Amino acid sequence: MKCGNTDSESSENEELLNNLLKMGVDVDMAKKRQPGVFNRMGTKEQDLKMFLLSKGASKEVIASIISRYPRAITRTPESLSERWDLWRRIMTSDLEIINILERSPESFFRSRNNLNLENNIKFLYSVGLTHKCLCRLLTSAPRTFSNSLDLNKQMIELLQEVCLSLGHNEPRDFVGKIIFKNPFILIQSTKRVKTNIEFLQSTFNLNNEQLLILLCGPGAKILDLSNDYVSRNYTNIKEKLFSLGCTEEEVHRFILSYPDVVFLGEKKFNDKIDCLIEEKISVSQIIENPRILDSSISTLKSRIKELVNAGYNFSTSNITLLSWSQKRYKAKLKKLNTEQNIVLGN
DNA sequence: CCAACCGGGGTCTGCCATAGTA
DNA sequence: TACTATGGCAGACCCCGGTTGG
Repeated sequence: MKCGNTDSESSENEELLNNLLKMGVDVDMAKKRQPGVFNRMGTKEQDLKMFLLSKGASKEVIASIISRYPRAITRTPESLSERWDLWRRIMTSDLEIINILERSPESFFRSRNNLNLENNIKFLYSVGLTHKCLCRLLTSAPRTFSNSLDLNKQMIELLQEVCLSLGHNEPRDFVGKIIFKNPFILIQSTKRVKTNIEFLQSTFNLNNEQLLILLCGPGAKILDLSNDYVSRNYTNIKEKLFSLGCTEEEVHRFILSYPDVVFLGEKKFNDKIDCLIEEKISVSQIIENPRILDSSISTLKSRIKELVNAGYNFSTSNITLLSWSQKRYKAKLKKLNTEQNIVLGN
């Protein structure tokens, strides 16, 4: 026991521990995460439990929430209720909110500043985002709403500046598009987003218009990646393709036609390429049909095997069916097998 | 009918560091 | 000075199908 604890303090703490254990909370985990909560007087675990039960959360979900974000039990019922109502301005049901809390308790409970939350909502509307977009933001990146208003402003301003500096004079449009494409952008640091934009700009020698299209289109998502990860993956892609005889220009064209490739970690990218090359698919076929890299390695492998069995020749036939949807692919495979049987006279 | 083109959907938390505060 | 509020970080794709053009 700590020095200086009075009897009432230690009994209070005892009561808290008992309450939490009764609720099924993983106390060890909780203590490890936020030890300070366990030294406090007047925690409100019962109120929190009643509150969440009234919103339709199960006991298990409540226990899991407290285990992962113990500070939740320091919030007052009034504050919780107010915060909930603000979230309900965006979401249409309590259940949707419960689902978010279950996924990410921290995003709801980390701040008790409801005025800031309200201001965030107003601000996001004021920059031209639609209700549907806010809904998407709260579902996908709930932390956005716990950011300080100032932090959100900084990111929006960055995006607006980028837009204007690229000669597009409708920043509302641009901001709406980029956030809709990438609802996670407001939970990234401006440093990260800025560095990634600069990376795209300097690496691919794009003109303003091309960069704008990339940023609010296929490239929007890669702004979230850590700067290190982007440059490591880019370097790896370049080196791997160089080793297979590609020119820098080809590599650039390839990445721009399929920016998602930057998501692939070094090993995964190399493994995918190797598994295609092993099957006598040429690099040029790969870079001309980048979407085949959408498929997982196991899908690629099983499809290649099935197609070879069906007499499919990759060096003379198209390879895009490697990334077709299951349904379309199966239909195609069935047809190929039937044709082969006819040829073989079966 | 067939495949190319293209966009969309899901998904992103849990931890650490630190300035601020009571 | 213990605790809180907040910022920032690492991490790491795959699949589906509507529309369009031949």
